[in-house]
Amino acid sequence: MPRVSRQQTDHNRAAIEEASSRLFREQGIKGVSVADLMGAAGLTHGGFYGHFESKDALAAVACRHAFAQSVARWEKRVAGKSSPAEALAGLVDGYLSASNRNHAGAGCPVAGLATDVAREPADKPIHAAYVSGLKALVDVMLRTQASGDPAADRSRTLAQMSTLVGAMVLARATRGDPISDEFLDSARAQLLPADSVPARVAKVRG
Amino acid sequence: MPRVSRQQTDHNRAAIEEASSRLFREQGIKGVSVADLMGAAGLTHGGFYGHFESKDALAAVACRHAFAQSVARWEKRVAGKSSPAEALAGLVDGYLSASNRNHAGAGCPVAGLATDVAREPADKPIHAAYVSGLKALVDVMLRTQASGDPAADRSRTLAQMSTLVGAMVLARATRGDPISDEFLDSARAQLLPADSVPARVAKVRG
DNA sequence: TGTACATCAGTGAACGCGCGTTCACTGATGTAC
DNA sequence: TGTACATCAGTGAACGCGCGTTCACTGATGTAC
Repeated sequence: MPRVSRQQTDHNRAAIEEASSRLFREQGIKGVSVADLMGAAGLTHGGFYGHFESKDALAAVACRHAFAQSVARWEKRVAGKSSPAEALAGLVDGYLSASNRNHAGAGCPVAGLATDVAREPADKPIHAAYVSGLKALVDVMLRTQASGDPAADRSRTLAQMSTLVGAMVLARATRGDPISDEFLDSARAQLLPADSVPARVAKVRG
Repeated sequence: MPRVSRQQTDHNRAAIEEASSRLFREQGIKGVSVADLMGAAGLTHGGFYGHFESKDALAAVACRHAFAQSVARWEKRVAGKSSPAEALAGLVDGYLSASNRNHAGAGCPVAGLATDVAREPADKPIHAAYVSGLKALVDVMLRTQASGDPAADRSRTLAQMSTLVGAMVLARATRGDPISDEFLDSARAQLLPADSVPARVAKVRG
């Protein structure tokens, strides 16, 4: 079976990145073993170090991977909206969904990886990947602000990002209790006070 | 050395709870071993199962312990304030401090344990401890609302709690980068828009 | 285009290590008289 | 109050297991002619 075509090699590497991007968000970096990751990619553990230098190195790659997906998703949600307010509504509705809460592996890496990143030693490569990905999402969200005052726009954006992430983190931690949905609904009401959309969209992911 | 007085036994058990309450928030449940916990309490690992049934059982106890401390701290911050707005300012300033960010082990368990709880299987005892502790903090915060409309007060409280927790989680994940302080400052500005206090208090803990 | 062979992606056994948990043992504590 | 002894909190070696990582090996791939 060994020695696989170059195309297959690239495909395998992509599968490892995809699987680890999902599993790290879902179970945490310490919650998944190298053998788990390789198994999820359809391979055995021994070949791992032919693709990556270490589990830590892969964690940074997987983090970048997850953020790239998220940035693309956010871009799509703000694109083509007729006003900044509508763009913000698009982001918020997409983010505060039951689906994003229930599928952390497919959901927002800001919420999914925050605690893991905070607990990793400062010199680990995942730190830079996380901060840079988060800043890219902040930049997208910044476009939904329209106060005219750049400093006020930025401050509002960071506070709104905090509300989104906090609501998601709390909704995930309290899943199964009625207060979980309440966090999502209340954050949405706070972020989109005057909007007319009647209920949360439950299918999209953050 | 073995067979220690009852008083010493109680003291040892309290030391294990205290150490694990701190270390679990700091490093996560999977990030600390039973031997680490016992060592931090000045004991060897073998005696652990004389005090607790399992590491999972201790996690629930440590979670309750951390929330009890936090509720007491929050009570103190809202007590004796002349208005709900001042009480809210007390909570927010106490929470969004660099000290709470830098010392997760002594800080807010809502932020410190959220991801761990979300990733634990639903039947683990820490879930009930977390949800019940969080609700106690929500109840304290509810007293800082004064719209007269109970439903609006509750919704606002949950959204504000989300903002606090999100800002703390993000500030911890981005520690070392200037954006970390920005999250704390922006959340504070959002939660206390009209206040006159010039700068964050940096000494108190959430 | 066909053949010969060097390359190297993936396999699976093995490495040392630390994990959660168990247990025989110890000896000071607490109690019964 | 003093003595004799049963109790049991803490110790440290040991359990099976899974971890991250290494490595000798395999055999299809890709290349040189």
